[in-house]
Amino acid sequence: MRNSDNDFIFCENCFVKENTGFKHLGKEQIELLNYEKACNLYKRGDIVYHEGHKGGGVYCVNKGVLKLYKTGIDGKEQIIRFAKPGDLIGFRSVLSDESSCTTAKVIEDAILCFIPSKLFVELASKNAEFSMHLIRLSCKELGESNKYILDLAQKTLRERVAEVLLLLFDTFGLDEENYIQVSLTREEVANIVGTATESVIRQLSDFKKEGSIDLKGRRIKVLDLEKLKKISEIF
Amino acid sequence: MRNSDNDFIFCENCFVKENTGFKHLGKEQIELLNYEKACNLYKRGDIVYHEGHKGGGVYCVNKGVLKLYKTGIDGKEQIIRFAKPGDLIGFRSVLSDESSCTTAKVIEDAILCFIPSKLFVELASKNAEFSMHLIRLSCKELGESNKYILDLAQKTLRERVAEVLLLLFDTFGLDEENYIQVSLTREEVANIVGTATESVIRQLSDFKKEGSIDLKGRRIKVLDLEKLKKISEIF
DNA sequence: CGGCTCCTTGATCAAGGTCAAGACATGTGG
DNA sequence: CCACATGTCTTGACCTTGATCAAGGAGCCG
Repeated sequence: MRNSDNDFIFCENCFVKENTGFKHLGKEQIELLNYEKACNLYKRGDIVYHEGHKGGGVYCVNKGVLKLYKTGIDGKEQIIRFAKPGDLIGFRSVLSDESSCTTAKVIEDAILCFIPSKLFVELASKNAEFSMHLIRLSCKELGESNKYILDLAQKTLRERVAEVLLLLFDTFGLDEENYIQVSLTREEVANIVGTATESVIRQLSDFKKEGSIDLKGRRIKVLDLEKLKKISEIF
Repeated sequence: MRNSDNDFIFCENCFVKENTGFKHLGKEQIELLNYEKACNLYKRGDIVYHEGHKGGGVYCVNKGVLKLYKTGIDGKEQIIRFAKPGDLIGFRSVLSDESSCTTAKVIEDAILCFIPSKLFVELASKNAEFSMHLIRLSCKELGESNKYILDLAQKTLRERVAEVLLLLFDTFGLDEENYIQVSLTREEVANIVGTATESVIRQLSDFKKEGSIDLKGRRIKVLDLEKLKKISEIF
């Protein structure tokens, strides 16, 4: 897992910088960040941090995909969100000084840069633009989480599955064959929707019968985006 | 509704200041706030702001209780959280520069101080302690919303009702007769739990039969806190 | 060729949503 | 003070959604 030297990334030239709040840092702060951070390679299945632990820092995703989930009854996961290049993970617990509310697990091999809490908080409190960026980030996530509370409380399974397909489409985009560019097990899809694996399978095959999507193993092709939108956007 | 002059509150002496991030403001900033803010009296049933609108500002609750909810299918409300004296509402949309994700409605007559967006953002970006307080606040709320996603996805009705009773207990405390100090309709309780009114009623009367709570109109008395905790804390 | 893991389908069942009706409390105007 | 209307609460009956259990199929790897 540890592979720092090979995968070292220079913040100065890092291509994800523009998407992250780090673009607001000054030259000196970038140098400090570059010096103190640690870049590592993670393989599919690796756990970056565990729910309930104090993280000690924040990770910037340079490459790969992760799922952030909470663990519930009988160890059943509830996926809260995904992280991909340019995303920051672990900042919630660092900034609120609580223990982590999710577990972060690698879905596609990833390179993550670790930034110690102390440095991160220091950067935030000394750079107003950076801290405002972080505020916007957490407020945005809060809005999304609140939306999902409504969905879970009021939408049917069918509506939520359609919505999750749109979420995956928006988050990961399409490959050259128009399949959604992410490989999730049916169980993982169920853990986003908040339902049983079998129920997701049934709903997906319904959508396939109806001509809204096509299925090829784990790959999902969206055939009728508008129809899915209509199904999911009931209010 | 407008009653500014009667209810004017001086930020300098405001008793809720210690609970809010405003304690981090300097003398000059407090004066500015005092000068620009507008205090108003709101009656039960008044809507302070609507979901989907750009707020134009933030409200500081000096007195009273509000519910913040999203509107779903057939106008059914999903209550996201409550606000009471010392709480700030509307900051999420102001800070993320999005439209409001909830509607704020007064449950108990309230006095609210309105702070225009421009001033609020300025205070946040010029005062590191204040902005760090806001970051902590939104990150904390994010943690709570994420927890509720898991609950809605995995817990049974019974478990969620018990949990909501504990939430109400924690938020509003007890009156001299040990009843939870808030008056909610059964429908409102259902809109926190995320279920039908009838289901909440049935579950409450089950809890009463089991000796966990007592009911007197809308008032709820907690008889066996530990039992409720055990029911709700299944993981 | 086993032995995995994951996917799929069918059958069954219970949790909880929906509908309907009546009880109760409160407020209003005559 | 009564008659009536309105809103909330409660209970019963019914039915749908989706969870659970069980079994077999498909794909992959050593």
